[in-house]
Amino acid sequence: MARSTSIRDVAAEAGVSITTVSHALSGKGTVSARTRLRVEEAVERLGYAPNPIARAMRTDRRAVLGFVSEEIASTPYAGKIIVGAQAEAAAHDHVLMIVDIAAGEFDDPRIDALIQRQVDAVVFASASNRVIRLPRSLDPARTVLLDAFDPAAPVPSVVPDEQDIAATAVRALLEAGHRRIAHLTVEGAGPAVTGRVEGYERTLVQAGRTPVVVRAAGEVADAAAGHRAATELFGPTPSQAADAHAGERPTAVFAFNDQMAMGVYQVAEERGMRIGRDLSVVGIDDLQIVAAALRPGLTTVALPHEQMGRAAVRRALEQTGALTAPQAPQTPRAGVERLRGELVVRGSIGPVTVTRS
Amino acid sequence: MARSTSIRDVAAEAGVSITTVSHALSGKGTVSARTRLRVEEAVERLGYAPNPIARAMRTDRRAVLGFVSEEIASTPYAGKIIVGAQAEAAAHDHVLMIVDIAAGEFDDPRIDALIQRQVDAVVFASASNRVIRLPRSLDPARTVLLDAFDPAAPVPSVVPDEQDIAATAVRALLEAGHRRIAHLTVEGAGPAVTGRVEGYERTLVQAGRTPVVVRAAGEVADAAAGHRAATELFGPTPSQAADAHAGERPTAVFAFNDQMAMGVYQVAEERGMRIGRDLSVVGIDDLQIVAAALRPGLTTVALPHEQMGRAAVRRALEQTGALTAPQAPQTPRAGVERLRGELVVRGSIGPVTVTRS
DNA sequence: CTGAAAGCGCTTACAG
DNA sequence: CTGAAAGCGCTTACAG
Repeated sequence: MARSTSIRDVAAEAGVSITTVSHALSGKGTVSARTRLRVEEAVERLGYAPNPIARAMRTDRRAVLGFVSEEIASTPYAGKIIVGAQAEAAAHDHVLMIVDIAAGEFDDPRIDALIQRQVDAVVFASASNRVIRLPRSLDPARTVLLDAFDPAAPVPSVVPDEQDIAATAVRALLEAGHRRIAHLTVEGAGPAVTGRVEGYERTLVQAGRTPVVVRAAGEVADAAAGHRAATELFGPTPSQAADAHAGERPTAVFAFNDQMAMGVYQVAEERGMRIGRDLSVVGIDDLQIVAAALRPGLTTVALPHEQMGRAAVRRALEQTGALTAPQAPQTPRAGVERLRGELVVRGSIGPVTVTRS
Repeated sequence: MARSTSIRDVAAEAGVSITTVSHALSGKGTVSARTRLRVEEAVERLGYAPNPIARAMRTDRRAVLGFVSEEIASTPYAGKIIVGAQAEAAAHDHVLMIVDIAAGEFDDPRIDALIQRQVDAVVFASASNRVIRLPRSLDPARTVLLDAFDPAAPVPSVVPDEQDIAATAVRALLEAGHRRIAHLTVEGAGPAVTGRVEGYERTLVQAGRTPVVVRAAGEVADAAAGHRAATELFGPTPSQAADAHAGERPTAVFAFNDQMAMGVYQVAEERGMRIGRDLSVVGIDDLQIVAAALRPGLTTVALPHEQMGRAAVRRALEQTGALTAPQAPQTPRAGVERLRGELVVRGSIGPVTVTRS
């Protein structure tokens, strides 16, 4: 942070002009091997590093990406997304500038402040996969959406492949021998809820089974919602459910996410059903604090948060020209990139034990 | 992000020199009321905003603070800290530049990249309150530690007031009438573990009670640790504990954090103890995903994460001169600022029901 | 292969 | 009160 050496000092030290120093360092002009060596030695001796501000001033490139996150505080995965984004940016000599906005506050003036030539492009990260309208202040050609999609704007999106992720969860249950598999979710028509329901139904139908979807009232997919949905699924009272309907009730539950799965655990406990034995459960998210803490541990599909962060930054870098699009030259710049998840096996899926049907 | 209007355009529009525009806008020089008005009108018409890069170039101030976070991905509270830091920075027209480093990787080259005149000062946030050595690349006069303390460097620290926070938790139990209150924690000599034990012991002794501290093996304070500690506390087997020792066993438990409290819930369930009735529990953190999901909800002491973020940024701004220290002129610049927590009441504390002693 | 010069958009002595 | 000029540290045509 102290005033450091400038290109002028290096030039003097090496006995050349600043133009030559710049050429030698950037590799842009032509410089003789001898000269280049002397410049490099001078740089080394002086511990010189170019001033990014001055460079930005000249080139109009800041090597800074904006990262607008909605409700980062209440999003447990935000950390991983940021780590990924940040690592990918660093790999290309960029840094991230973060602005957190309240849910839905797309007109936050700080977004404008960010845009004000402070950043080369911005990644706009939604708190959960859903359809949004791009904030007015953001230029579609300089923005990528993360965990969000705007059908009305030509802007690239990076989202989880909800259908495939649901299919991965359901397959884990099918492969363990389960045939009666229910899906517990919430109300709402967002891509996450809808995509997972579709992935669940398709996979089950392909396996020749009948889907059973129970939606908890409300759109908040937390433990309480899981508790409500599971209570509805297993019928009015604990004892009745365990006895009368034992032969018909699902032997496995695919929960919308790990938090809802936690609610399923609670209902199971209330009714004396042992998870992994009397009832198998799979979630989505791999939310450590829940999935690893539950007893038995929750088998779940990890969402590719870190990769999502990386992918979004890569798209943003392509927009600024700092990174050229890979392989396919005609990759749709405004397309949707869907990322798959991975099954994390813990102890909540067991073989089918109650088989009376 | 498009090339916007410059001070030159404003000058032309207003019919004055760029010097006058600069003076009118910064309020530094003297400008007649009429001229100022014309400049302001021109600014308005053109939608002009000064280029921060050019300004930084001239003034050597970037209005950017670095935020180095350790393991932000695995720290559930990181989001709130960042929100606070970010909001405070924004209130003073600064933005945050975030770099996430792996646990203990203080020599990460990206820290240097950050320092390289990209930021005016940096907030270094540890993943948990502990004693560290300031990374070599950070200047103590331009750094503030968050959730960390370096006894060897003259650098300001912002940390939770562990003792007071523990006292708040214990008092909630005492006020509900509990007399036999155990503290469940882990091994380790960090400020969090030590401070909470001290706060617990002091408060209990003041109330004329005997402290009982159970330390789970290991230093990781998760649900499994809580399970181990609670198992140890309540004795070898479920039935024995419930029967034989009912009159001596603690009626309440103060857990090191919410995750350990979750382990206590699990043990209680295994032994048929109802939380809030047979056993009262209080945690620390107010980790939503756990505290609100548990049944009954966990009463806990919320750590002032957002305020910690704000306080740290305020100290950093004082270092850069962008903010002058409040009240006391001789506030120790390198002092430790301790922030208190707040009790969040849910349903895990009830009156004492078993009172045989 | 090398270097003098212009210029990015501001701020700040300094002169009028 | 107002403005011409220097300069922050680079990069990039352009000339030699």
